[in-house]
Amino acid sequence: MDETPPLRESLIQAGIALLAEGGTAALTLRQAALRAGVSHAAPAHHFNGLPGLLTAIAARAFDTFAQTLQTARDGAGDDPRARLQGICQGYLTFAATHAGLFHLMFTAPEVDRHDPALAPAAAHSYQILQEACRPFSSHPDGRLEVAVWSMVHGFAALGFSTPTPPRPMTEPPKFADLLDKLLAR
Amino acid sequence: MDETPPLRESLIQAGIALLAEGGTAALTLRQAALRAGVSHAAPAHHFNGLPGLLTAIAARAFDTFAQTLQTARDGAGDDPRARLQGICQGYLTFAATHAGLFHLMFTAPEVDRHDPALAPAAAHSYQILQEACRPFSSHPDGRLEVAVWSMVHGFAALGFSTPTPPRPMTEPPKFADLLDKLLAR
DNA sequence: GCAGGTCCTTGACAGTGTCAAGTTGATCTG
DNA sequence: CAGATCAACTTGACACTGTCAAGGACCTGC
Repeated sequence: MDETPPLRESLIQAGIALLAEGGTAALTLRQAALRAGVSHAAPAHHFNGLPGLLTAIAARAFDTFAQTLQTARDGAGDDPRARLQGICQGYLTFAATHAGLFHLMFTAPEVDRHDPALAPAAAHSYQILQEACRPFSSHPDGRLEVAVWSMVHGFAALGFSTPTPPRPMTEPPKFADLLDKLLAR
Repeated sequence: MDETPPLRESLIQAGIALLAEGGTAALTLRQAALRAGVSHAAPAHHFNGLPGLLTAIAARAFDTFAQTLQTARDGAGDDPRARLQGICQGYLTFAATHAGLFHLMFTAPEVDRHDPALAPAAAHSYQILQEACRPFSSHPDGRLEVAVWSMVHGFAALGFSTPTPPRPMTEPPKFADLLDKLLAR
């Protein structure tokens, strides 16, 4: 049926490994091909150039991202607020643990965000957060979801959740306290 | 006194132009040198390689960013809430208008964020937002500032303020409404 | 006049993405 | 079963990138 070619899968895995080890700069087509044990031009037959590989990796990352969010949510119990807190914590943990993938998913300019494999995966991630926001939402235009999503994403992107702080403060506040301000009332 | 060499300035300007025209991929040392009318290796004498040029451009961008925030704040009148709204609007406008610079400033991995020219400029931008949050802050740990900063940054980074939406919704809410939720009570 | 140093050029190198052409091997066709 | 077809992959080349070493031009101070 939808059997993915083994080399395509190997290249994606090699790319993820390269990204985790050496960051964005280390993720090249030729290195991925070398790791997969094929010639330097082989990836062109499975991806549309380097942007294609990056897009495929980002799509894969969105899948595991969605799983991370779900796991964090389900492990947080039954209280709606705890579930939303869990999702946000999963969001921040993923961003800190997989910084390379996180950068690829959201901000790398080479990734085609309209790719038919990536867009649904990204939408699914959003849907998980959206559902968890519903018990607290008072307006129908989704402003609370956007507020929560923006805040947790900005918190992660600005590095407030990472241990190495390039920031003008000693100790950043906990995200949970920030979220409480949004959910109050 | 601190006269910057003219070529260094020309290279920065060339880099900014390249970034605005062709995005991150178009910003190369050799193209910047070509625009400045010098040989391809000349930039190495003014910047520590490509990361050095990118860092210098990011530092310059933070300066104009801070000016943008101040201008937006001062044009919003005397009401503290309007001033904070103005700053956030300036933040979003800058991100949408100078997408390349915005990406460089906050998320490009080549930029050295501990650079002695960049770090103060970035801290100054934060200080402007911090001051505007003070009238609303109830906790001393700066959690409101971080909440506002995270939310406006995430809102911009996720593209809610740009006209081309790769998002699973028809019309995103206004950021002003999101901010009201944070400032309420 | 001339040593020293800054600024820049020239030339080279390894590495990158991408394309064209050729090879191989399996699968389908008559 | 022989031959055509076609996708997967290799080989080789090209332009482009950042970086480095060596050298040249030009000014400054002595």
